[in-house]
Parts: sequence; C-alpha cells; structure tokens
Amino acid sequence: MTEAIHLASWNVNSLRVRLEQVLEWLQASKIDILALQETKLTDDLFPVDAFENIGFHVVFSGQKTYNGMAIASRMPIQEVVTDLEDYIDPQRRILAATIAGIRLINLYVPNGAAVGTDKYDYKLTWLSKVTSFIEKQLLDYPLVAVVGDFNIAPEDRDVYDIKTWSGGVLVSPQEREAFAKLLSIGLKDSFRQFSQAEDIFSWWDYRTAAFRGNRGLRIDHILLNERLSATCLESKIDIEPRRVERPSDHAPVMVRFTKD
DNA sequence: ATGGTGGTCTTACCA
Repeated sequence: MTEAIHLASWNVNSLRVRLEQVLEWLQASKIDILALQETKLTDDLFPVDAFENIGFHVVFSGQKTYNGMAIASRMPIQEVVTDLEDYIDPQRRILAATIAGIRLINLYVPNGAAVGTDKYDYKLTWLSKVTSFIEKQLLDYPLVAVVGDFNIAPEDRDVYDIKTWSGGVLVSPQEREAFAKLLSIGLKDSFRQFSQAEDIFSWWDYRTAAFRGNRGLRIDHILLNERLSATCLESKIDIEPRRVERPSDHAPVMVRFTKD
C-alpha cells in the first residue's frame, strides 16, 4: 500500500500577507504539494527560506502587485514551465512542474471583470490557449493534475444564489463551455467524484461580508486525468482558513490520492 | 443598493 499524497491549491491573495497562515496550514494539514495563486511577489522577494525551513522545495513565477504563481512540495520539483510556446503573456498565471511522476499544472485563470469586456475576451482567449497546452500535456504525461483558481463556477449548485449571478461573469455559458471543454479532453472535477454536502464554496467576496452568510461560489478546482482520478480517495474544501483574522478571500481545495 | 472590502511601489486598479 503506497502512502497517500495530499495535494492542495490555494489562492492566497498576497503571499506576503498570508505567509504565516500558509506555513501553518501546510504543516497542520499534512500537505505534500501546494499550488499557490496570487502571490503578488516578484521572484527576488519570494520567501524561499521560510518554505525550505519546514521541509519544502519551492518554485515560482512571480509578478509585482498582480497575479504570481508558486508550487511548494516535500518532493523534488522538475520540468518547470512558466510560459506557453505559442502565447506570449506577461501576466504570471501558469506554472507547470513534475513532482513524483505527477504533472501538475497550476492555473490562475483571469477573472474576466464582466461579460463583454476586454478582460472577459482575454479570459476566453487565455482559456483556449491553456486548454491546447493541457491537451498536449495529457499526451506526454501519464498522471496529470490541473489545479488552481479557475474563476468559473461550473454548475448552478456551485453558486449560493444563481438568480443573482445568472449570465454574469464566473457563471456565463461561454465560461462554463470552456470549463466543460477541459473535462472533455480527459479531466475530471475531483470534487464531484464524491458525494458532498450542499453549499460548499471556495470563494466569498470581501465586499459583501459574503462569508458570514456563506454567500460563496466554488471557483477553485482540482481536475485529475483518468489514471490519477482512479487513485483519488477524497476531495474537499477546507473553509477553516477563511475564518481566521485577515484571511484570503479563497479557501484551499485539496485531494488525497495514492499515486498507484 | 451597481454599493461594499482588501491588496498593492495607492490617491487608481484589480478582484
């Protein structure tokens, strides 16, 4: 029996502000691999020592003020990719790496602002380019996990009040089609492999004190290819880190699986 | 009620 691997993804909305929370949670939750989004740090400022001191390797693709990606892992990290060959994008929103034979693709999908805006168009274009990249990765690697902040709630049950959100950004048909396309190329939403309680979300807007009333959306996901999903034992969202003082607006999502 | 809060080389922009 192989020991289980715990893989997680968390949009931390500034690693500088959330570093202590992340380190604490990493250790308390026995996480082996953590994908981070919105680090908002340039590479020269990345807190490498803080992660290494608790036994983690770390790779990152940073940016000032906005975006910024990282992966922390107890196991060595190889074959790091930060840019797509056929899509030049100065925004740091993708970080792929191989860890213990698993191809991990960490994404921070553009928010999209509002349907019909330039940012919305950028989101759809970005998704299309990244989907092509993932399609190729699925051919090259036997075990693939695509994780991150997708900024898409795939189904109505992933939204606290679909009437309020219907047709808007994060739930619009075109965004959901882009998400469905990711599933159609050979990925599964790990969260939906298991029975889950109702009204489980991963993001709550700071602006409306949304967390207090659990007015959230499930927009952070862990997608696994067939072979990896077959070994997945659990998929959940840990909302405890959203309860603390000065939290990220996102909660971490996590899976437990045996590698073979 | 198209607001609100939170983060950032802040007085604007992003989410």
